[in-house]
Amino acid sequence: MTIYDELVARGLIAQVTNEDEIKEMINNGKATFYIGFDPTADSLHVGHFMALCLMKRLQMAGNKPVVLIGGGTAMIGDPSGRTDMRSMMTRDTIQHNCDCFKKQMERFIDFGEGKAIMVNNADWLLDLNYVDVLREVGACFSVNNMLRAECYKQRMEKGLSFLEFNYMIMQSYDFYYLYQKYGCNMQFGGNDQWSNMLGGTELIRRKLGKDAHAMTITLLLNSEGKKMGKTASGAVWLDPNKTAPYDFYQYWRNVDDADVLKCIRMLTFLPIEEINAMDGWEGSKLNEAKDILAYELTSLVHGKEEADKARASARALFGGGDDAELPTLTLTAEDFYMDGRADVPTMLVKAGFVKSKSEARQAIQQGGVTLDGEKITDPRTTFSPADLAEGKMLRKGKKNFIKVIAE
RNA sequence: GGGGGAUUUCCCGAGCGGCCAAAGGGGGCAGACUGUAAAUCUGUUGUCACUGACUUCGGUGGUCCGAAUCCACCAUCCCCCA
Repeated sequence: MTIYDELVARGLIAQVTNEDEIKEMINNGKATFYIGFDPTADSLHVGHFMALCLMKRLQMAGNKPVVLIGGGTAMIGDPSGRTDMRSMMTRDTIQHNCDCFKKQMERFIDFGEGKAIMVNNADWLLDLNYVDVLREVGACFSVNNMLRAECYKQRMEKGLSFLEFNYMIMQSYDFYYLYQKYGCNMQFGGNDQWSNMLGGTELIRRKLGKDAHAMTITLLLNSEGKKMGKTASGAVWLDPNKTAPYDFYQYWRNVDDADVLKCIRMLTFLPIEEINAMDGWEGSKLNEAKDILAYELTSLVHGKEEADKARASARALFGGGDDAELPTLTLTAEDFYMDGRADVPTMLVKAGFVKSKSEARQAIQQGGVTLDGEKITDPRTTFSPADLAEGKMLRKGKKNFIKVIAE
């Protein structure tokens, strides 16, 4: 199976400029392709993960990835898919984020000699001269066409600043620049980037009379049409300090039935045949697929060891075992402030399970809190250091566990 | 530059002087049912030393016994005209 066919089989490809030529290029390892990443946070998240996987797949097929960190474009802010303007970031923050990105990417992409390169568009964008740019590339863009682009349409209602309007031009310039400097002949990106990417191929055609290609990746949406990788408390990060491996594992372990196979197909490196075999799974059998998904992804992102730990913890907690590797909450002397005893709401707050003691009380009153399996019914229940010397398992709801131990 | 409108608790959105910690929906959390799923039903959703107290309705002052509600100024956003 060729790499292109595999991408299609996995449902990764959304739109392409010219299927036949792209197929020919990537199947034969002739593509030098770039994907841009906006350094808007100090860690990559699940949304970036697909792009990383795609790079890896293509790299394995002999193509050369160019990772473009949008240190320069981040100073403008992409209006695509946004209803309001991004807040502006300082140059220092952007630089810090770039550094963090690079560290995380090295895990997936081989940046060895001639294998892949990483560039930052701040290096060429920040020194551009306004009038020169207008004359050189501004002439190649039709405002009429730009306004018709989907990514601007929705912003036309609310208002679009001139600053953001220029994002497409900057991104197009990137492609133009990379084409000349590194022979980069293809761009990949999320499907929401389509119009920005076409801007680039168009610019290259007009300025150089050459063909460059663009291909977009299907956005990972759940069955309700929302972007995956988001939780109520924010994104699911790849940085273990921002999203613990166990939580990462749990995120995938808990996806909807309707989305499991799609996720396995798009995100894991399991052979297609193996995935197709899972297609008919239903009911509790499908539950096994979730375990596979969670394990595979955790192992890709955090390594096998962490994946094993996360899986073991999950199985112990939900399967009834007791040797789970739990996060621990250590109570210090000051937590035993009620005549030398500590109350449960304090523990719940310290564990991060609830935001306030009020919320903690409610959880207790509704019968959602247990300590070592015993239901706490009174919010005023307290424990002495001796009670907790050995450590007890505090649980809130079905899925929040922590081991509480007195110092 | 001129004219009009808006700003409410996580989000949307009611409220137009006391009965407002503020309707309704969404989301979140918990319980029941289950497969650590979905759907459904129930409860809950400002904070705290919680049968009570305290702090909220863009900001600052003011009127009033009493203000999310009235007045003044400021800020931000939107719309129309230029």
